This record gives sequence, C-alpha cells and structure tokens, in this order.
Amino acid sequence: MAPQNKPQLGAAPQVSTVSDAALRGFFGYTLKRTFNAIQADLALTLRPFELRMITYSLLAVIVDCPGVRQSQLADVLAIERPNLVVLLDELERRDLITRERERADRRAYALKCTLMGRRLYDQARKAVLAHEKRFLKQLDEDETTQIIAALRQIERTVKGNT
Amino acid sequence: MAPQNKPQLGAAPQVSTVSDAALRGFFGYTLKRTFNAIQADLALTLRPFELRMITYSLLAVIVDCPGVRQSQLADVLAIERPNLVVLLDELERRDLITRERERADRRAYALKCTLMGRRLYDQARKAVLAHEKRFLKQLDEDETTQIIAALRQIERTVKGNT
DNA sequence: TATTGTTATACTCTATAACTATA
DNA sequence: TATAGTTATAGAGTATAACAATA
Repeated sequence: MAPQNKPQLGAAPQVSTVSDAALRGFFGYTLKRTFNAIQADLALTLRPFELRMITYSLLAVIVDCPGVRQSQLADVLAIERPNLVVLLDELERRDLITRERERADRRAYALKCTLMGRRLYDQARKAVLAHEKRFLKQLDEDETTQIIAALRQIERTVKGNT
Repeated sequence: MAPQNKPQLGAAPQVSTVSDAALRGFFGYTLKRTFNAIQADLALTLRPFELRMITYSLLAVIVDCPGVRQSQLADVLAIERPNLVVLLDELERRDLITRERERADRRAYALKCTLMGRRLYDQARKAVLAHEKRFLKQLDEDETTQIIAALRQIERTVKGNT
C-alpha cells in the first residue's frame, strides 16, 4: 500500500517530485477519489431537475417498486431511516411521490410516484445514463459488469465482517 | 440502468418483493455503497490510533514525501486547501507532523513527520493492510490491480469532462 | 415487546469567498 | 498580479438516541 521511505543518508530532505505513490495501492482512498469525482459530476447532471444522487435513487426505487415502505427503501438504499424521512418530505412536498397509510399495517406508509414524479424521473434518467456513459464507454461491457459485481461483493464482505 | 416498470394491468400495485434492481446497473450508487461500507470499516480500524481515512492518508503522503507543501498535499489527496488546514493543525498539535517555513519561499510550509508520527503511521499501516486484505483477498491480484486502474481512469475522465 | 416512522442532534466531509503574507 | 496558507461559513452526508403510534 504505502511504500517504504527511501533512506535519507543525512541529506537535506528536499522534495523534488511529489507523487501519489503512497496512495496508489490504497483501495479505500482510490474509491473515495473516484466516488467524489462521479458524485460532483452527477450533481451537475441532476441540478436541472433539482435532484441529487440520493433523491434520484429514491425515485428510481419507488418507480420500480410502487408501494414500497420507508423501512424497505432505507434497506435497499443502505441509508438510515431517520435520514430518509426528510428526503421523502422534500419529494412529497414537490408532489413527486405520495405517502399512503397501509390498511393492513397502519404503522407503515406505501410510497408511490406521482405522474409528475415519474415524468421527472424519466427525464433525469436519460441525463444520468448519458453521464455514466461518458466515463464507462472507455471500458468494455464485460469489464463494467465485472467491476460492479466486484464492488457489490466487496460491500457484502465488509458488512459481513463488521 | 434503472429498468422500465412492468405494465400494471389495472391491478392494485401491491409490492410483493422489494428489490434493488432499479439501482443494480447504477454505477455511481454502487460506488457510493461500497465506499460507505469500506469507510465505516476503516474508521473502526483506525479508531485505536485516533486517525481517520483522511488523516491516515495525510501521514502516508508526508512520510513518503518529506518536505511536501500543503498545496501539493491538497493536490495529491484531491481535497481543498482550506479543508487541509484544520487537519494539519490537528496532526501538528498531536506532534505527529511539523510545519517548517521554507527558506526559498517563505509563503510555503515544508511538512515532515515526527518520529512519533512515523511510528504511529507504521502501526496504523499494518492495521489498514489487514483491513483491506479482508475484502480484497477474494479477488485475485490481477483483478484488484485492474479495478484500481479502472477507477483511477474513470476519475481522470470525469474530471476532464467537468 | 417489537416495529414503523419521526424528531432532534452531532459529527464528518466538501466547497466557496475573502483575507494575509509573501513572491 | 499571482500564489501559499488561512479564516469563516454553508451545505451535504451519515449516525445515534429517544419518542409516539401501532402491531
């Protein structure tokens, strides 16, 4: 990971070249840098729709699973339920989703997309697909699939360990 | 990315199975989940040393490039200079690093690790290597190298676009 | 008792503008 | 005029404890 220091031989430790060698094999930091770059670009991509990565993802799951509960949504998105509440408040206030009490279990809400929410999502989805294509087109399809599979496998392993 | 909805056929949209299908091809969110999992596990790993991912990474670069400037460090770590200042304040207060004015350019500081900082880093590094091995051992070495290369390439492409 | 959603809160990370001192 | 470091600040993201309503 971080390489060993070169011997100093009593010379003044002037730095000639500053390299990222110390971080090059550090998987966690590599992941962080890549994620931050993608996150920033995606934020620009979604700004016209007044969405962020997380709110776009919420819409995606609600569109795909109409009637989903908040606790299920939190599970699927791997976020804490308290943090979900304010996000859904925002989407509901904008009339992009609805919260309906479930009759069978009145503690829970069934989440659904409104027509407006669905339309916004469909448009945003096109922009997100274009955004991802910009940096994934340099990989062949197998490679992309393999990397996604590896990342998901790593997530499972880490969470299993902890 | 997010799959199309199944036709609804007028039936009540009761959700039987809630799946993450809508997010499975979403590279950005996959990256986010994996990063969050690793970040949380690394935080536990580094807690005994009172370090975090970012402060550990700072130490790694300073150990590898003694005399590095703050602006160079910010570049290598891909963080903003203002955010770096408080992090270095903390490491300096703990006597893990030193800031020395450069004689040639008195605006800049030359950053170096103290002996104590070096010792803490060496210990923390062992823990981080073990942490990364826990989830990377399931990949063969070529695969790990390839994924890291792909992630770095993606970061460059995204930043080039933006 | 346990679960669903909620409130409040705190901590970290990230980004920007504006300042100082040096160059 | 530009650069290195700094201050202040605001916005997101993340995590936990404790609560009311319901099961």
